[in-house]
Amino acid sequence: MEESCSTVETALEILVGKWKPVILYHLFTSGTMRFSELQRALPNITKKMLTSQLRELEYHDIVHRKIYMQIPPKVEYSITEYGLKMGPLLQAMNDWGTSHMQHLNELYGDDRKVQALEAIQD
Amino acid sequence: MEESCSTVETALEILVGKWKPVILYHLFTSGTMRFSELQRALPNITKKMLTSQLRELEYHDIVHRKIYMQIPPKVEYSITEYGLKMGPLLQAMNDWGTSHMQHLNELYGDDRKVQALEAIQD
DNA sequence: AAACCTAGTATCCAAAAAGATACCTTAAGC
DNA sequence: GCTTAAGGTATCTTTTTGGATACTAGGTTT
Repeated sequence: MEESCSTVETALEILVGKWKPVILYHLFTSGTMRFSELQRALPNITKKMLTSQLRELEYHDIVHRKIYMQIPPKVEYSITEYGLKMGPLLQAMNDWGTSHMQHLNELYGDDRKVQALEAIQD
Repeated sequence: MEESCSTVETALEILVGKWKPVILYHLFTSGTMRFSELQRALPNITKKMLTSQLRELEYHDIVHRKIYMQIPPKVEYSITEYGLKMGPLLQAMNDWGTSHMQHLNELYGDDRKVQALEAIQD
């Protein structure tokens, strides 16, 4: 009974961290990406953050890490077969998020958008 | 395009905070609850936390706050009509979370369960 | 008149998450 | 023999989150 919230928390656990949704987004849409490609795709992330987030996703078997033994190093990241199964959930969250932003706009006006745009100008 | 992750983040935003999933769980299953009932249901939460989490949910129009002007004060919390619409999403997250815990157990054994049980003994 | 009730605020402090910066490896290119 | 390359790690500082504690209001009970 009480479990119905702890399992929601399990789902959240793997999405939590400022960068995981973006990382997943890129891997889902681009397929396979090198570490440096991800870094370029997420201009403001530090290596430390990117590494730790990828390791957590790897632990959860969402992301696969393929190391090429060569120098300079080459490492490729991709969504695992198991990870692909969470696509629908991400889609559902995305859909809900989209309509919720709409709802907030109806409630409070479009000021939030303005704020978001301002935040981008840095 | 890049929005597909920021809207996932929007969905996360309202779930983030150690207590929001449990609060929602109780309000979804119990219907209407007073502040003090919620406090009893969540034995380890502080008033400050409970208040702030409820205010955030109220801001997002997920939770309704009904004040009775009487002394001692009485305030009832419930899920809004709009909030009910996120039931399916919560259910989807719950389902995914459940099967993911199963998956983790298959990968790493049931040690996590043991740890969780140990954590309860305090 | 003191104590209790509910639903909070206010203030301060600890812990966790995130960020900045510097450093490491080893082979190839100049 | 110095620099560059990629994919990191180590260390330190800042920011964000969460928690502990004390306090408030004003009518009711003892």
